Amino acid sequence: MNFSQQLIDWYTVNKRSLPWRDTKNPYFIWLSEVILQQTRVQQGLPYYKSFVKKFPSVENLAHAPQDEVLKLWQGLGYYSRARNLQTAAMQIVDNNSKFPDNYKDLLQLKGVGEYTAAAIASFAFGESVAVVDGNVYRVLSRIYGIATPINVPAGVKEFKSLAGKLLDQHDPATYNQAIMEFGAIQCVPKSPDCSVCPFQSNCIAYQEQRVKELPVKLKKTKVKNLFHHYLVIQTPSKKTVLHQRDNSSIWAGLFEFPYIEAQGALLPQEIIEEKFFKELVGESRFRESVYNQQPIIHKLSHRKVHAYFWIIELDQELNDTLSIEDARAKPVHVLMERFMKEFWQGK
DNA sequence: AAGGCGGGGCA
DNA sequence: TGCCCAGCCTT
Repeated sequence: MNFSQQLIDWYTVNKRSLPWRDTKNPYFIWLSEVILQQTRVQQGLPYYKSFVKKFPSVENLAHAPQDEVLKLWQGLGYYSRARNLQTAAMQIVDNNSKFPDNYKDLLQLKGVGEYTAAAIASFAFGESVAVVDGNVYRVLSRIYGIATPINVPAGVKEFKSLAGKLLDQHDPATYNQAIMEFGAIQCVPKSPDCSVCPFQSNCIAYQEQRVKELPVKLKKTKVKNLFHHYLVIQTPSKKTVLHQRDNSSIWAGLFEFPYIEAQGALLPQEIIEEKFFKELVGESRFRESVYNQQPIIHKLSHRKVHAYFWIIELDQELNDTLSIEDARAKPVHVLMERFMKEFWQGK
């Protein structure tokens, strides 16, 4: 028995009963697909029901006030989906209320991309076009042991091609439902229970114990911006203060000036009102000035640190200070070294 | 090609 | 608490 038939057999036994599976009405199917973009069935189900109830036809949706649509969408997230949904409803109504009945025409609807067009075309009109969503990437990459990243053009092409070949030409609707349902409830992203999987013996990932590694997704290392406002303490005897970083994050165990972490640039007023600043300076009177109006940008693989240096001249000594010479002897990170070298040159 | 868009589930 | 999820539109 081939893969597609096996999948359909599994689906027949294991499928959930969902309202949009009991209809061929393209409007309802479209509604469900848009609601389920980036959304779990469990979360989307009540929204589907309320939309069907409030807007039983595409005309109802097209003619509703936008606020009403958004209100119904409230809490579901990705709100442009709701606006696009209504825009598309208007597109359809403008076209004599003729619902697009094929993949190509469906793609013209606002908010309908390749996945959604394939889903509607196959479910409502029986068109032979394979859906490729996150479930499909996951299932195919594991069963076929494909390690091509799913989020690069070559990977997209490869998976689409395979999905097209596997599509059951006689019943594309059921096949498409089946592979996505399989991904949603059996071949789940994390810790799938392979002990009850019907594809154990022909799943390459399972056989080679690579289930955890697949699908491969290129991490676009999202760089996080950090804003560090370093407090460069200067006592009358030219002592300063360093703190040692803890061992759990970047620059573990290295020394640096104490700093305030913020969401961006800060005004002097904001600095001196910080609890951390007050605790550090204690009863001293001080004069503060910013050393660099433009932050020093320090890039790490996953962090972009915007470093501001505030020179705090105190009129009395503090505890736990150290001389510049001792400070220069401490292990510091590159950013700190750059600053210290420039700030204390010749001292 | 890359960034932005939101919630919930889960380790 | 922070990471992960993976469709579509915009730039």
